This record gives sequence, C-alpha cells and structure tokens, in this order.
Amino acid sequence: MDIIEHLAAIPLFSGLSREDLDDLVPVVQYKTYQRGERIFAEGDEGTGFYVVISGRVKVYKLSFEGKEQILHMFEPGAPFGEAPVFAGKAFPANAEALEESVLLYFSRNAFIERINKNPSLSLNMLAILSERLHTFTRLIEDLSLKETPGRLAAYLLYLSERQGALDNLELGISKTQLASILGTIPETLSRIFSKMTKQGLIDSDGHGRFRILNRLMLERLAAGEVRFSQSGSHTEE
Amino acid sequence: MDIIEHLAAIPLFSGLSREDLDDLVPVVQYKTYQRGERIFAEGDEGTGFYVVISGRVKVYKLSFEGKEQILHMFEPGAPFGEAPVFAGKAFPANAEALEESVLLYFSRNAFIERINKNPSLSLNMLAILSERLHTFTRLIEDLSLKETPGRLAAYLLYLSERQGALDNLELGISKTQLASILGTIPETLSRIFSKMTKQGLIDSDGHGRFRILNRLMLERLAAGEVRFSQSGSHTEE
DNA sequence: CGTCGACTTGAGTTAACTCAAATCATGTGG
DNA sequence: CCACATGATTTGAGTTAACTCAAGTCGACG
Repeated sequence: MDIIEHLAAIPLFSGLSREDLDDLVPVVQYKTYQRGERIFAEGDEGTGFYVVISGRVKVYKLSFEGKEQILHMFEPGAPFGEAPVFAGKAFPANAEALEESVLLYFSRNAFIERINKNPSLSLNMLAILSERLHTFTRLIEDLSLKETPGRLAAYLLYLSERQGALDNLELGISKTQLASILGTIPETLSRIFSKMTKQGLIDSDGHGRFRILNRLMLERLAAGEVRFSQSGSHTEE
Repeated sequence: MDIIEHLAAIPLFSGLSREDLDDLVPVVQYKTYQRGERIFAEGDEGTGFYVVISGRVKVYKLSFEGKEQILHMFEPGAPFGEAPVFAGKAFPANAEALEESVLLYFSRNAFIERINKNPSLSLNMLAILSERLHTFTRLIEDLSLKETPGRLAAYLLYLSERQGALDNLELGISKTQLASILGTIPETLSRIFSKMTKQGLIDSDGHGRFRILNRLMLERLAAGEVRFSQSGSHTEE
C-alpha cells in the first residue's frame, strides 16, 4: 500500500488536500514493531508521535509493584504520543505493540511546521485531543466513583454498541488485558464474569465471545444505580 | 481593569499581537458567579468555553450516590470547558464556582474562526490540552495504582514544590475538597493526616497549614515504594 | 449562646486485594 | 501423536484498605 493512501486513511488528516498530504510524505517514516516490543517508555523525550497503520498498540502505566493500568488501546488510524509534542514534555506513559504493528512516525518539528500552515490540521488535532480528554474523564469517573462490576458492565455495553448487536459479541482482547483496562486484576474480573453469568446478565463461552441477556440490568450496574450483591435475580445456587 | 489587560494576562493568548487581542474583544463576555453557583452541568451543550479572571472554579463528577470526584481546580488565567468546543460534544462534567468568580466566556464559533487565522493561538491551545491530558494521566495512575496515603503524599509534595518551601505550607482548600481531589472521603483523609503526623512525616496545625518533616519518606510513599502500615518510625503510642 | 458546617474519631462492613493451587489451551520437540 | 512447558483463566481462602454509619468535637458567625 502506498504511503499517500495510508495518510489519506488517517482521520487526523481528513479534510487535507492532496497537496497537503504530498507535503507530509517526506517527513514521515515507517517503523515496525513485534508483538510485545516497547515503542516508548515513560520518561523518554517526546520528539515525535506515531500513527497506527496496522496492528495494535497499548499505552499503559505501571505501579511500583508491577500492576498495569492501560490508558488506551490504539487501532489502525489512531495517533498516539502526541501530547508531549505540544506540551514539550517527556512521555507520561509506556507504549507497547500488542501484535506485529506498522506505525508511521512524525517528527515533532516537521509536524508543528505543518500545523502552522494548515488550520484544518490543527483543528483535527484539537478534536482528537479533546476526544481523548473525554475518554480520560470517563476512566477517572469509573475508577473513582464506580465499582468494578459497574466498570465491566459499562465496557460490555460499549462493545455491544460498537459492534451493533447483543449477540455474538467479542471481547477482542484477553481477560488479563481487560482487567488492566478496567483497573483491576484478572482474579477479580474472573469472579465478576462468573457472577454476571450466574445471575443471568450475560452468557459467556469463556473464550472471548459473549451475549448480553439483561441489558437493562447492565445499564443500571454501569450507572451505579444498583450494586452487584443486591442486584439480580436471586439465583443463589 | 480593562478587558484587553485581562486578555493579555491569559497564557492561552500569549504571543498574540495587540491587534489579535483587539480582534477578540467583541466576541467575549464577562460572567459573574457566586460561591457555590453552577457554571455548567454534565450533559449541557458545549457552545463555548470560559477563562477564569478572578476567583476559583472546580470541575467535578458526581456518582449516583452523590460522591464527588474533582477533576480540576482552576485559578485565574486558566481556561476550562474547551474540550467540547473542539470535539463537538456535551460537557462531560460539572463546573461550579468555589468563591465569587469573574469569568470570560468565548463562544465556540467565534473562537474557531480566530484559530483558523492564528496558528499561534491553536498551538497554545494544543499545549494546554496536552498539559491537561498529562494531568489526567497522573490522576488515573494515582487512582488505579496508588493507595490513598501515596496520593496525599504526592499532593503535599506538589504543594511544597509549588510554594517552594518545606515549612509554612498551606493547603489552600478545605480537607473535604482535598478528599474529593484525591478520590477519597473526608474520614479517610483525616485518619491518614493524623497517622502521618504521628509517624513524624508532617506536622499539621489542623487549619490548613503544615510542614514537611520527612520528605524522603513522603517521596517513597508517593512512589509506592513503601506502604503506610509498614513504613515510618514505630511510634506506636 | 446556639447553630451550622467542617473535621475527627470509633466501630463495624465490605469490595477488592494477595497468595496459592488447580484447570485449561496452545504450541513445541521428540 | 504424545508429553511437557508456558501462559491464561479460574477458584478457594484469608487479609486489608477504604468505606459506611454514628457520635462526638471544634471553630466561626450571627
């Protein structure tokens, strides 16, 4: 696939003319990472940012004891690592390829130069950063104000909406990774999954596929209206 | 104070020429809010954003049961509520004046027009949003990966750094508000304060003034290297 | 002097954690 | 095709940080 086609497919560059895109070509470079390979580490200087062309990338924090909190998962088309470019700081988190991934790298200076010339590009970037702030707001709300079952419920509903169905949904990631997204640990997540199944909220094949059986109750859980221990159809063994 | 002087004092507009500032005058308007008054609510349409001229503003989320998580506290010069302007969404949180506050309001359309004409303005805004993402990253890390004593330690160190001293530091806000910033409740915060005092980490007069006595240990707490129960000089009664 | 809000302290509960072990799925080498 | 190593997931048992609820105490203000 041609580099111009790649650029044209990136939402960040939507609305740019063919010439604008041509203008970007000389400043970008491809980089390939293997599954599990580190892309940047917390504290590294942010001299540029990346866009996912193929594969998948996670951005995450680690605690002193090694617990992981995933901040973002990025799929093709999504830029990441931009914030340090504009704030002039180091990367505040780590990034790692979850599978073999091809990325486009944009160096800071070249990109800022393009922004100076192209208001549409800066508005696109402003929209992306704003969207990301919104995502973070939700994550903070979840971590601070909801219990883990509520977070899982919200996540399952989000998947359901994104995949446009209630049946035959797929997690798309391992449960260990999901635990790290939700700010918990695999054991806790596993217990909640089985409890939700037992109470008839969902039906899971245990291999990343699931169905939503009681959407209303999931929504109530996600909203914090009900708690898990109280909720549900008293299917107690 | 003149409106131009106000505009010139706002970091968001640093680097703008006198003419650029003049150009902004007709599109802004002053708004005054009393202590405790709501500025916007979660879900309101984001038709513009605000800049604090005087006073103080908190942006926060509420749980279903009424627990509050403060996302930001804004002081004079800081813009807030910008994200929905660029993402075209509703406000994801609530904003309230903590004391009588004067704000400048910028309507969305007028501001976007100015951005189109002024790359320096958009770079300033990109820097501010990036900085805010960085703040959120830290908050998420704290909520997910640190215990409450670690968060308090980090906050006290942050205040110490900002005020450039170890002695005669001031909290600047009520402990109830601080609890809401740290993602906990006043009772828990109170217990941690007294434990830190008992262990000789800090010395607090209980009225918003404190001293840091053992900076190293606070730093270790903040980094998650040590836990509270283990740490400290076994001053057990 | 009494009221109100902010803060503290005590007692009990609980959601989520740690640690340990069993199970299962997958892939490798023989 | 089997035996085993590896990693993901589940389940059990026990611990704990932080919560809720309740009862003060304290200080500012009218």
